Amino acid sequence: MKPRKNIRGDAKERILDVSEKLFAEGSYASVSVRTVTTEAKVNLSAVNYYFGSKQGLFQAVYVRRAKQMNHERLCLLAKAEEQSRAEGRDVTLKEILSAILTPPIFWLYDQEKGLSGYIRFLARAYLEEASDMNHVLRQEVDVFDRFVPYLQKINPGLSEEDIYWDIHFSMGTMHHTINHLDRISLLSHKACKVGTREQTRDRLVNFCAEGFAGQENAG
Amino acid sequence: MKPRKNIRGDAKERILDVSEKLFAEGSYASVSVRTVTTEAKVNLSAVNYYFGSKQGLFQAVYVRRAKQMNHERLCLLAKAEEQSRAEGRDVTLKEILSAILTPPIFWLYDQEKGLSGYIRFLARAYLEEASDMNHVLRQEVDVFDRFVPYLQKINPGLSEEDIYWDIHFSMGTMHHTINHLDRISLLSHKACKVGTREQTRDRLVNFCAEGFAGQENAG
DNA sequence: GTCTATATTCGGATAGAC
DNA sequence: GTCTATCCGAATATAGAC
Repeated sequence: MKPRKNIRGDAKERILDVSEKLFAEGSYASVSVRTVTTEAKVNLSAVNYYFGSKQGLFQAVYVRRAKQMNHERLCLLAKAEEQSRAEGRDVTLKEILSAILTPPIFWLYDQEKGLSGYIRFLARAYLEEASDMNHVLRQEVDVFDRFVPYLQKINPGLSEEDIYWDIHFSMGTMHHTINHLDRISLLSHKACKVGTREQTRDRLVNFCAEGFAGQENAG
Repeated sequence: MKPRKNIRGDAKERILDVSEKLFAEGSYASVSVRTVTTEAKVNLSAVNYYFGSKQGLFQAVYVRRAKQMNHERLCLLAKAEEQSRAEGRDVTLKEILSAILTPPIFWLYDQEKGLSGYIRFLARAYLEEASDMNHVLRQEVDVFDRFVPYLQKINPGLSEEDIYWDIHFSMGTMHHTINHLDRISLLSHKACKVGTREQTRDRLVNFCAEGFAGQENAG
């Protein structure tokens, strides 16, 4: 049915794989279609054939895995809710933050399925005003609305504004980690070791969980 | 002595002003020398004449204000130390974090001296592997070594690694705020108001100050 | 669906007059 | 120091053969 010229997946998927990697490493404008097609071992015109344009390719890289990460987040939230109910207690702040932060951090460590490339691509896409990524942003961010009620229940002293600021700061720690994990050893004079994905996630969750309490004490 | 063709500063400064703004808004590759020179109302070849190349221009934008921000940080640190000594107490965690975070946040709000453009330029430069900005990063980050001893004294339970991770996370909250302050209202469904520079700074400092305690409680 | 060839625009950099 | 003119490479995109 589908034509297969190459054992390693068809051309379209190969283009997406390579683009994901290259867009993760450099900005939209710095990555040329020629580099993509050369590295993917397809013809130059293949990008236009499959995706219409360079922007179409960029969007397609996003769309391919767009739903999965937020799905994983909501699954973790459901699990935490289930477990807390079984133990007759409320969901904890760290469980909520862990549901939000675990998927991107675990993806960052993935070496097989290309998820590492995608999460770095996504962090960069937040800064690209080319390529109509604003409505994409919207979709990514809306998922947080699902977590806000839990956060409000856990800490009733926080206003809705407080909570969104805290989410904003938490996203900042996560994005910065995604963008600079490979340099963190260097920048800290080798004081920081890049540990397992669980260790990195735990550091992140611990930092953000305490931060959420900080706004309450503020004037 | 110096030739002045235009009342609004000489050509070289005008090029730097425009470049700072454009590099703040888009990636290195997405900004063309032609756009710069057109907007700066200078001849196309002026960039090569003054800065040798596009990369030279990029570096020059950085160098122009490179020392000033870290100078301001160290001044704030000195002031905090002086005041705490006068009051017979130790320097507080929030004073240290405020010394680190106040300059970039206040610059972000600046509308007159182009400091807002520079700080956004700098946040972007962290993600550009073009333009040999790695040694530049080094210089920016080394200033934090001056703050580490204070942080260790304030919280002896933290290892050097803990502290550098906390600084890393704090930088993340700051960079994210620099990159997205103008969108924060939109992304929070208008729950978040962009307040004064002091309010933003205080939210940031409060969040990070609590986060520093988080690592201690971790396993 | 994949290839070659090419149209067309844009980018960085330079030469040389003034 | 500033200008015009231009070189040359690289980029996106498309036309059309197979």
